[in-house]
Amino acid sequence: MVDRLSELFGALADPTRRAILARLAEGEATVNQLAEPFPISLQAISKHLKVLERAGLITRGKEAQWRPCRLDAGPLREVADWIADYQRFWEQRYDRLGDYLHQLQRDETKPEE
Amino acid sequence: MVDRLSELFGALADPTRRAILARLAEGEATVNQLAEPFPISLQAISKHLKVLERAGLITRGKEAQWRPCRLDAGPLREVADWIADYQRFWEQRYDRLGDYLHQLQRDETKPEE
DNA sequence: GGGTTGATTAACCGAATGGTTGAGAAGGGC
DNA sequence: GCCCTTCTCAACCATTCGGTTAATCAACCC
Repeated sequence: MVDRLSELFGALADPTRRAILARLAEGEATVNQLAEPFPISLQAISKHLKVLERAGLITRGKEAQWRPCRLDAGPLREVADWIADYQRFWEQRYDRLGDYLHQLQRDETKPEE
Repeated sequence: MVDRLSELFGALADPTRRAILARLAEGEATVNQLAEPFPISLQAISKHLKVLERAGLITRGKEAQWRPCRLDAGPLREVADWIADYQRFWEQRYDRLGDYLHQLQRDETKPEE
């Protein structure tokens, strides 16, 4: 996993990590809070967080013995940019792209896994 | 890699595979044509193609002894949908989303790795 | 049929992944 | 100081991944 985009796609290629991002979209959370919904060990979550951190998708603070995580969606823009190059291949008319995304935006769906 | 989205992200998490998609965005190609730019064996390319096919990102035909590959960007829409849920986190104003993507569209950049 | 070209399959290899358990660091609360 | 909580680090394990080489299949050409 040498390049930026591969690191990003790789970080997103795991349902647990995407679920963590979805949780963080609702606000900051500690490692224990993030781990709570999952049937795996805290240490495994810790590893997932390290992957997300390396990809720049989260940032971690330090508050007493807690390590609060925050979502950083910035890098997702790089992914969106890459995908945008292919939109004309799934949209019948190139200029319908805007409409499509405007509609998505109107739906105002909350991020979730 | 059990779920659809993980399969898609996983397929995209490799520079060789993304380069193959970029090449196919220019039109159909045989396995040998796809393999030509890369310093790796034909068999390795064959494996990458199988991954892309399982993810539904390419389809393969059969013409005499050639196995022409075609891009199928459809599944990328699922990825775009997932990402769209996070756009408000990197866009200052939610309703600027359309503008941003309209601009991308105006740039009309060709897909490339 | 025999040879060549295009592509896949199979077996193998080293490194990375996703998980585990166990130990330990760091920071309150008392 | 002592204990408890939170979290990370280290070692290990099984599986997957990305690559290799060798063998094989399938279709064409002569």
